[in-house]
Amino acid sequence: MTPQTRKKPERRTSPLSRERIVDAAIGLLDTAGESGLTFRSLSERLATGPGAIYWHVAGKSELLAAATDRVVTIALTEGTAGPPGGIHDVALGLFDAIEEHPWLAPQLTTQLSHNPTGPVTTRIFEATGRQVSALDAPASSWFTATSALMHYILGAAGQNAANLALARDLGPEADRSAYMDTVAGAWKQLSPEDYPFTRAVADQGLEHDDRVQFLAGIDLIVAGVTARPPAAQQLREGRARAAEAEPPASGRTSPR
Amino acid sequence: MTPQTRKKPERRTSPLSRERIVDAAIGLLDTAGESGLTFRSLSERLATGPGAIYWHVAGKSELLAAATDRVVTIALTEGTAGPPGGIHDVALGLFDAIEEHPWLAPQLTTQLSHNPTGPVTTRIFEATGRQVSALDAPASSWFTATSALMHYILGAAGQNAANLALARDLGPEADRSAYMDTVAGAWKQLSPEDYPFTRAVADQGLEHDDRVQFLAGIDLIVAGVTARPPAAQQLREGRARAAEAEPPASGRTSPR
DNA sequence: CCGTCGCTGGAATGTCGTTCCATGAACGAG
DNA sequence: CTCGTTCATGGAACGACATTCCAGCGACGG
Repeated sequence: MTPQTRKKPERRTSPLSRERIVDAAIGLLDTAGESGLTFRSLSERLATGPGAIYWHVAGKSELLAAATDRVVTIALTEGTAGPPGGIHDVALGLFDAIEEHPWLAPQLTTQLSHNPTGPVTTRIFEATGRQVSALDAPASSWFTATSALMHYILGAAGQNAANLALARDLGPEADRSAYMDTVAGAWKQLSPEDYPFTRAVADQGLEHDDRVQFLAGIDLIVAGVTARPPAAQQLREGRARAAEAEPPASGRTSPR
Repeated sequence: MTPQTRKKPERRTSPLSRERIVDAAIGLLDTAGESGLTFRSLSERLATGPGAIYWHVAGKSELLAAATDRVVTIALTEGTAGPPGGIHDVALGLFDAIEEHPWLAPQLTTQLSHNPTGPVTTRIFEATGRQVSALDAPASSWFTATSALMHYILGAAGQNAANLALARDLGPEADRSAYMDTVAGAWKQLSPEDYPFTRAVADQGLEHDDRVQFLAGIDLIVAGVTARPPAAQQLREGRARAAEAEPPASGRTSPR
């Protein structure tokens, strides 16, 4: 599968390399979107044929995985400078990476699902969890806290990137503020009977600064991690509630 | 586009209807996976040709949106029975729906991104937020809390569904417990220097009950929503921290 | 000087979403 | 009862895609 004899990388000067292919793929994804990455367009950009690419890359999914891995690794390693506010650094690093590469969010959820033990997933989990373990919280809550943070970061950052893309569609000079007002306006049109909450939120206005909004969510989860006294007890309560929430039907996987 | 004259639904007895098409699509997705839904396979199952389907449905994306909407609506309306533990009901309703329909998780993130004001997104936001507003928390934190919960629910439930699918690949009799042990085993193989946190989490063992694990995350976020005293102040701190976290480079969208 | 092997790129294959069109079934008008 | 119009059907055709195949290239070891 993989080219075995990569022993001396300087055998030639301008060959097609896996790195060059991944670079071109990232550029194509950034400029033309997810659907813009084609083996044809990639061939054209690299001035070669589709067949040549397959010598270095197994297929499209592996190419996407490699591109995702590259971008995530960069985003995670460059932001680890400042000593305080560790979680904010990791979160904003991913937030900015997803904003620059909107295709990243769907790709990351795909990686999470199809390959949970893969390098991308593990890297994000490790980077997030390391900041969690620096918090004042019992180790028994680490996994739960890291999961919550990771899913929020990925989901909210993806949402933000999507909002930006839609804001651009709204008009050339429209920024996120204008788009958020559009969303709030759409929410106010909803039926008061069926959507009281959404209308109430729209009435009080949506935060216009994306990073402030994003970090507010991070801080909210962090508050949940640190502020609660008995973490182990909480988990026991959760177990009891889960059992109680499933009274009669259907033998699922859980009722151990 | 849409068939206007749907006035009298009983004009004929066994016609191709949008409902029948969506039903068949859901069945196909459940049994054959995301890639199993094809207009050809759908035609075959409905004993017709591809062209006929396009009379009722605009295209594949609309078909997927309709299928997603159907499943989400059912999941959200049936679990709204019990009076207490409202968030758990909503969360478990979505959790179970995603577990039964593993294709739902990717579809939901797609809906969230491509159509944030669409019915699916709004429905989930409303259902989640209604339970948030019942909590003891200031209204200014509602949006943030609802976002955090929604992204966690979708992400964690999708992760769980993916784990189940991978556990089935592990062997016919393997359940989630066996798979979680496999993951923990893989994590223990990681480099102690690069992945100290992940190894530490693996050492203390992973919760085997999926619902308990899931609800622990819900409770953690809920604790963050309720337990912190000054929500408005927190947001102001977040704004200050955001400004401080971006000292030198690159004019982004936020630094207003 | 020649054969081999890593590597290339263009052609070919099969499947997909989508469009087109010839046909049929119901129904109101004459 | 008959005909034209409308709604609806389904099979065939089209273009784009990922992937595979294969005939060749160039450099290096013999």
